[in-house]
Amino acid sequence: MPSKSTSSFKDGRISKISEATISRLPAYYRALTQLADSAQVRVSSEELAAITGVSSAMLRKDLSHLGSYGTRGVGYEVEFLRYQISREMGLNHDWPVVIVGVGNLGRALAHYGGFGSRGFRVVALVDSDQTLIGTKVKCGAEGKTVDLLVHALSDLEDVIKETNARLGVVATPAESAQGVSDRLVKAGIRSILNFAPIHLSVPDGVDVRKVDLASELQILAFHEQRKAV
Amino acid sequence: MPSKSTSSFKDGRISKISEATISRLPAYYRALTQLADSAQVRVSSEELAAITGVSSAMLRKDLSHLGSYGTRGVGYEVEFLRYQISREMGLNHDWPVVIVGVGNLGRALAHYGGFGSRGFRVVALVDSDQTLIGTKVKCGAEGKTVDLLVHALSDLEDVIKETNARLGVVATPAESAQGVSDRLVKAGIRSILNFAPIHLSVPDGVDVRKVDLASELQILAFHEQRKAV
DNA sequence: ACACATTTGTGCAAAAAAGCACAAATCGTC
DNA sequence: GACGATTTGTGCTTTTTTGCACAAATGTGT
Ligand SMILES: NC(=O)c1ccc[n+]([C@@H]2O[C@H](COP(=O)([O-])OP(=O)(O)OC[C@H]3O[C@@H](n4cnc5c(N)ncnc54)[C@H](O)[C@@H]3O)[C@@H](O)[C@H]2O)c1
Ligand SMILES: NC(=O)c1ccc[n+]([C@@H]2O[C@H](COP(=O)([O-])OP(=O)(O)OC[C@H]3O[C@@H](n4cnc5c(N)ncnc54)[C@H](O)[C@@H]3O)[C@@H](O)[C@H]2O)c1
Repeated sequence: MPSKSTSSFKDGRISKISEATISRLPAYYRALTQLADSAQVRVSSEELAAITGVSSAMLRKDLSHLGSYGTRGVGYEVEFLRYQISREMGLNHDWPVVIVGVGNLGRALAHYGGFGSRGFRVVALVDSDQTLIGTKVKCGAEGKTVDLLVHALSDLEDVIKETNARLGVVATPAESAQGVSDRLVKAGIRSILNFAPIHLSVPDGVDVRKVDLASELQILAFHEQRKAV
Repeated sequence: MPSKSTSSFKDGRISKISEATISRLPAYYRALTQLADSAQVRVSSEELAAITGVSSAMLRKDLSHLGSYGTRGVGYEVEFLRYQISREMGLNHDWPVVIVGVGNLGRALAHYGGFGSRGFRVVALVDSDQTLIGTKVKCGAEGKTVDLLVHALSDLEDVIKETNARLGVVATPAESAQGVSDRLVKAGIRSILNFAPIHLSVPDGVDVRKVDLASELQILAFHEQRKAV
């Protein structure tokens, strides 16, 4: 689990935005992007809530934590609100991402074109498999593909330094994940997205978010089983 | 968001297991499997909590909702507790899964070998792409691979009926996701894992869990930005 | 200028989740 | 069989999150 957003800062300030709110901001951002693409200028909390699947009251409270960006009796300016969220979340500049483990999943992530438009750029691929190292992998979807060289695990620290990667993705088997994580942290990475089905131990100040697909299916199975009764 | 586990049943019973607890059970289950593999017989709440990254108090409270399966002064029997969790979650029998959208992600999921050992079996692949329909895709990892035919989207309902699929995975582009979801529901699927970055509207009684990789990265970016200050 | 329809922002209440602390139960030892 | 060392299970407290309801602010029409 990532560190609380309410942790204190060096200067003593306390973030007022709750973790629950932060986890919903990306959905609002995406919905606003979609509305902007369809040239809609204004949106009400009711409409935006419906698109994102939350209650309008929760949406308004979430947004109120960023500031008072709406107009009573009118709603929110799509572009303006979108900009405010992107600024708050740090999406107005691209985050360089390093992917460790270029197997089924790592490759799918690399190929995926949706990251570029959401503030991320895959800048490096690393694997330990000799047959993969040195090969090129297409990154990004149609239009803006870039061929990236797969680097050796032993070059991890150098690659991170050279590319200035800030976010690390762990897509190795579970056995290797903790070791990879340790090296990412040592190399200065403080934000890790982990796909391996294992809990990563990291020092304070490092955030780990886990994506566990088997768990998600198991949770669904739990509910499904109950329905059958 | 999935339906509350505290929803009432037909017979009036109320599930006492909270959603937060349910979301952690898969991690406990996996850790116990790991311990069982290494032939460990007993485990304390402290140890199991450390492996899964939660507090021991929370672990004990979570487990207490399933029943009183530990022994004071001793701990928990690994195999016994593992069995109890698997039974509670419905993992003692395989759940048939249909994957709709056999692109980057759908294929990675199909290839993945870890599902079989966790109570799931991919029984059908569906796509709308004419060049994919009819081709075969290897499912599962070394040892137990099965070639699955990619079926046409128009056969979705038939395929679900024939394979008795209970869980549906949506791995299509966002534009198609709601339509696919509607058809899955109409075909009787009541548990959906959605990878498309969009909120799916489903009728009551249908659970959707969303895996949104871009959102996860954005949440990490939010925290990363704060650290930089 | 004023009444009226909207829609935001927020104080307060309720519910859910997490954390604390310790009594109760068990084991090994003397 | 009593005693001390453990470790579970749980009542209680605190924190977090969600939900409700409405005053405050804005635009519109007359
Ligand atoms: N593919 C899926 O659908 C899926 C689903 C759920 C979970 N996962 C998890 O995601 C992870 C990756 O899955 P996958 O299917 O891509 O596996 P994979 O076996 O296809 O790929 C793993 C890659 O990691 C590389 N690797 C191994 N050790 C390494 C190390 N120490 N450093 C760098 N690279 C290393 C391997 O060479 C391989 O290329 C696994 O932990 C898996 O459990 C995958
Ligand atoms: N690949 C990733 O790493 C990644 C990351 C984040 C999110 N996603 C999301 O996951 C989804 C799938 O991603 P992908 O990379 O596999 O995309 P993809 O384009 O590689 O694959 C999508 C597949 O869905 C099929 N499809 C399209 N419409 C369909 C329909 N109506 N019915 C059945 N099949 C249909 C296409 O033919 C294609 O094979 C997308 O929504 C994407 O945004 C993917």
